[in-house]
Order: sequence, then C-alpha cells, then structure tokens
Amino acid sequence: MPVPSLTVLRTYALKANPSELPSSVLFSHTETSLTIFDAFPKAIFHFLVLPRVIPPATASELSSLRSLLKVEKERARGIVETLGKDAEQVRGMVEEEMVKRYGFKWDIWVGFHSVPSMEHLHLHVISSDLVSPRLKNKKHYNSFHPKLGFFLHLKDVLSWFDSDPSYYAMMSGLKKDQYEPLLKESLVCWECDKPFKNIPALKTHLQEKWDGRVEREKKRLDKKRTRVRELEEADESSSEPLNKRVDTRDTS
DNA sequence: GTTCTAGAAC
DNA sequence: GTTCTAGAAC
Repeated sequence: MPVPSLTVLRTYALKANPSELPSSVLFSHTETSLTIFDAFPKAIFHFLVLPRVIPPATASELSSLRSLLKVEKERARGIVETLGKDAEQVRGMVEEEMVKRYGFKWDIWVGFHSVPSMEHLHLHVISSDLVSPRLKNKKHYNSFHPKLGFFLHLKDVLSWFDSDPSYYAMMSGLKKDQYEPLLKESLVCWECDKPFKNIPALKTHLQEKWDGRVEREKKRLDKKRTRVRELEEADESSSEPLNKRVDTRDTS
C-alpha cells in the first residue's frame, strides 16, 4: 500500500463538494476541476489543477497522464483540453495577483511532470521565478526546467493529439526510462544556460535574477509615475482641454 | 511527495 | 572542519 500522502490528491478530486476543503488547500474550483495550493511550492506561485472524477471517467483512468492517454483518444483529448481551459483561468487569476502584489507579471508555466510522484492527474501552474525555500535539490529544479524535457508543457501534450498516430503512440507511453534520467542532468539556468556546481549556487543565481527583476520593475513604475505627474502639472498651467494634450497610456 | 542522515565532496 | 548530495524510510 502506498504512503497515504501520495494519494491525497485523489481524495480531493473525489469530493462531491470541493468547497468543503480547507481554504488553506483549495484555491478555486469549477464543474470539471479543482485547483489547490501546492503544499510545497517550488516558486512564488505554484498551483495544481486536478480533474474531478466525473463519469464516465474513473479515478483509475485519471490516476496519471499515462493512464489517461490509454483511454480512447478523443475522450482523453477532451479531458486534457477541459483541464487546460480551467488552468488558463487560473493563470489569469495568478497574473492578476502578480500585478496586485508586485506591480508586474512574469511567465507562468502550465504543464505535467512526465513521471509524477503523486497519484491523480495534476497540471502544474507555476511561476517562472523558481524562487522558493521548498526548492531544495536537483530533482526539484530539473523537474520544472522548461527546456529539459521532463516538464511537459500543456501545449505540447495537446499537440500530440494532432500528430501522426505513431508519434502519439510513442509519446503517450510516457516511459519512465526515457524521462527519469533527465532529473539527474547537470544544473543549468533555464534562462541564461549558465552552469552551476550545486543547488545552493543555482538558488543564489535565481534569487539574484529575481531581485534584479523586482528592482528594474520598481524603477520602471517610478519613471511612469513621474511622467504622468509631469503631464498633469503641464495641464494645470494650460488652457487647452485635457484630452487634446496628454496621452498617459502606458506603452511600456 | 518529504524527512533524515551517512558519507562524499570540498 | 563544513557543505552538500543522494538513498532509505515514511
């Protein structure tokens, strides 16, 4: 019998009424999915979107991407597409929160782990900073590296459905032997390809990049505020109608 | 998935 | 000596 914590997602997905879940767990839900806060977030924003178990789909079919891709192709496609649409809504909510909390947006990745550790299909929605005290080892990092191949972007998985049947057959196998070795690859910054000797060094790099981004965005916002204020002051000393002279739209 | 920790790496 | 990784246990 598996360790109970590895099947907890299934208990969530089977809930008839997801609202009963604690607010510390549940972020949002729809008719077809629920989105939870990842218990050990590997970035500033990290959520899991789970398909709810709705007949004719079974918990067993929804155990993983691998098991789902064994069911009749068009039914599997429908489930992945629906999950993806719900994830896009979550992306929108996360972007809104990014602007609220930080004043700017950054990339959000939406995808599956090719070899999941927990049972029940879950789509990761994770911000691209990868700044988190819970990101502790090479496996954590490489499992989200967007170009390494272990992390399967949703749009790539969706493209499999429209590819040659032989390619679909190959990809839907999701062979462990093909993906697990990727987790042991050497540490390279996903953004600038710089290599690192160990996790602490890479984490310092990611933190510095993030701090730099925050600093640049802060300066950008300050500049914009100054620009707007100067235009407003020019207005006060002019007799021309306001809408004839200033355009304060943010084109940055 | 995490925690714990032995021993490798520095 | 300390830091860091990786495998076992849960």
